[in-house]
Amino acid sequence: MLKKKITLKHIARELDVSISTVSKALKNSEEISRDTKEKIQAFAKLYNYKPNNIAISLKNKRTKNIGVVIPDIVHHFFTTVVKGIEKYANQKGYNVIVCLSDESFDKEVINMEMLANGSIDGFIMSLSAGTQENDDYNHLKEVTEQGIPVVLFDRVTDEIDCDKVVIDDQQGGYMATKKLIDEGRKQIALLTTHDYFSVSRDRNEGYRKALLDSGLEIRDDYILRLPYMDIEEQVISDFFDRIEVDGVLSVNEIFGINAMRVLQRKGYVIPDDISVIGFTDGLLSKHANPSMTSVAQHGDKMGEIAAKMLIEKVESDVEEETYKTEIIQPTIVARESTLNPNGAGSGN
Amino acid sequence: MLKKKITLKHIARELDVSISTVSKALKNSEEISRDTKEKIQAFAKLYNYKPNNIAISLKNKRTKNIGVVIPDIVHHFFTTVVKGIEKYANQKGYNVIVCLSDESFDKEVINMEMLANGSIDGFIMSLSAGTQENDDYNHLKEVTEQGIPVVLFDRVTDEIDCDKVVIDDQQGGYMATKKLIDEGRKQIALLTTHDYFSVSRDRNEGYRKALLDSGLEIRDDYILRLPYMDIEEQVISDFFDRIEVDGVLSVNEIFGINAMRVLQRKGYVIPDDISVIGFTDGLLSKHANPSMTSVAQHGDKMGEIAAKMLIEKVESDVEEETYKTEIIQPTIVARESTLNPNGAGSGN
DNA sequence: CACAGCCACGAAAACGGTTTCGTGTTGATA
DNA sequence: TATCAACACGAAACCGTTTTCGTGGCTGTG
Repeated sequence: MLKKKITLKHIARELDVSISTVSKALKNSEEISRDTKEKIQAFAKLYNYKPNNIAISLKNKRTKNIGVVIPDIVHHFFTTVVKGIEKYANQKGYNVIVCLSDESFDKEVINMEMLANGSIDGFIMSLSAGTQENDDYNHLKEVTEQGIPVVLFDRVTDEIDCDKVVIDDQQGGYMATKKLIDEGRKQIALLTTHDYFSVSRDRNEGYRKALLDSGLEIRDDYILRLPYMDIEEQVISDFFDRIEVDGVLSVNEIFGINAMRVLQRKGYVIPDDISVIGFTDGLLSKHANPSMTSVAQHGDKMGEIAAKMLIEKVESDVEEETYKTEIIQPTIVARESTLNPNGAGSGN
Repeated sequence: MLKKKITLKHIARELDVSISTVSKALKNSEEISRDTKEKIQAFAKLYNYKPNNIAISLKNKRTKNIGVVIPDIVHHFFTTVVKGIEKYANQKGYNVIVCLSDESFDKEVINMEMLANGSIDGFIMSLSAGTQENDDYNHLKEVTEQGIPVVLFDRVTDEIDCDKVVIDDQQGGYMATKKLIDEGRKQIALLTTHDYFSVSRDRNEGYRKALLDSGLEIRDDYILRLPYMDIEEQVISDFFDRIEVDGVLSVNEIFGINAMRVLQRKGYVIPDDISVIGFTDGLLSKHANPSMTSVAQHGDKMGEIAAKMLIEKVESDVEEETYKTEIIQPTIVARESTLNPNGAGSGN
């Protein structure tokens, strides 16, 4: 019943040749005679011989595995990135080992240590919230010092010299805010997280810049900082009771969706009375009612680029110490939660 | 600058002992004297020695890797399962290699072949749409015949003898339909996919049974079969123009959300005029407006159980040919899209 | 006939560990 | 003092490949 995997040794024994001959024959080496090659190849095919990846990895010091460490997988943006990575990596014959840090510094460190001991050829990762709070990147330093290539995406840090791929979050914040202003909105609220998320910081900055450029006042009471998880709708509701606004920019999808619900309950009609734009164009934006205009992150593209950068580093034996940062331009997907001055389509 | 990984050989050379002694000393073997052990352990710690996973894998014929093959990762249900797998596997010291079949038979086969050549100790997988259409499971047979354990989840088949974990989809369909009936709904539509999805088949069956049990008629024109991807709202709209219903059961989240939108446009008030229940309780159900009552799949639990079953098989050396199927009971998460006869909380 | 050269193949080292078994040294015992 | 067990360690095989190098036999040449 059990058809155990066959090895070179088995073939060699069976055909009464040496292991080296079998190995060479299967690689169609010129060294081996036609007859012998045909015999061996036929036998190998018959018994469905496939070389053992582990043995090859040990020999070549190449695993053809990419380690991906992300904070969460139940998260639309990260899954699109993983999908992009997978797509490119698979094409190139690489497998993807996914580890979750659960936004925890400790788990990020443990996962990286596990993978760094020979399991992978390089890392693609996005920093956990814990790591960004701690501001401790020694685990990354250790890995890069060992010569293991690392590509950081989205949540990055200047502390580590490596390839990076980010979207221009400031530009995204700017574009979104500008769009609201162009619609005639003058009192624009910002729903954001705490500042240790580099992405929020940049999006906030874009918001400020756009207001400034348009001669609008930046009011601190128009800015609401929410915890990343476990949002309480009441807090949002209170916020909109305190201020009177006609536009909302949210640095993520969830805050935006929640804001729309709260506003609708208060009797606002979206987008007639108030416009809402969110970040991270995902399922929620697309299927909300009304569907939400949002800033697309192009996670799949990000993943593909990250994988491309990593595999290039892995496969180039030259020890270049030169790192680049790819910046992806965000785009705005216009939907029903904003006015459509140009009367364009739904963007769905 | 480059601190290359140190090996047993390096330590042995440096401390002028044999490799075997180093290996034993680091495992705290009784064979080695206190002095030597301390010396070696101190040296190893100083230079941060970590054994090479690949070498250990080759020796032990155990990789401590689990291969997960799923149709899609940009999909809430699958991500919750992956998260559950990760959680349990990590605890047990296993890594998770994720491969995507993209709903394609060919990619599923290729991915499994890649991983089966020594990269993993076992598979956890959910069949791609392509595989279910083809009804071809030879790639799975080959793997199990090699003695590699496989756990199938959610989208399973009777053709393969292996451990399985599914939710009781029929029961889910039954419960949901029953709930609609209990609310007083009498004309209940079913939004489903084509029959080659085993899950849809079972959910449909539960729907029928519930109607039958309550003495309601099963009407074919109340059933709408939609393609899995690229739903056209117009088709749904036409459907609701043809029939007059007061309840909707959808075998997934997307169809349900789309139905709610369409119904709202037509002037229906949910849940006053019509109730809607969907499957696969995810982000969309939770954040819809109104939020959608749905049948929870408990993907995380499913993942944990699958991982547990697999790791048990992997770590038990006995060659038992006994397989079990774990059936998870679905639960209904009541939200705003249905009437709440008992006046319970929102279930959010 | 002696020798160069090529052909076709095998031996062995290497990758980095684990593990079995053998052995030289020591101290205790008869 | 001869014997023996215990101790502490090393040699070597092994996991499944790849690859370098060596070599025996044949052919062709002078």
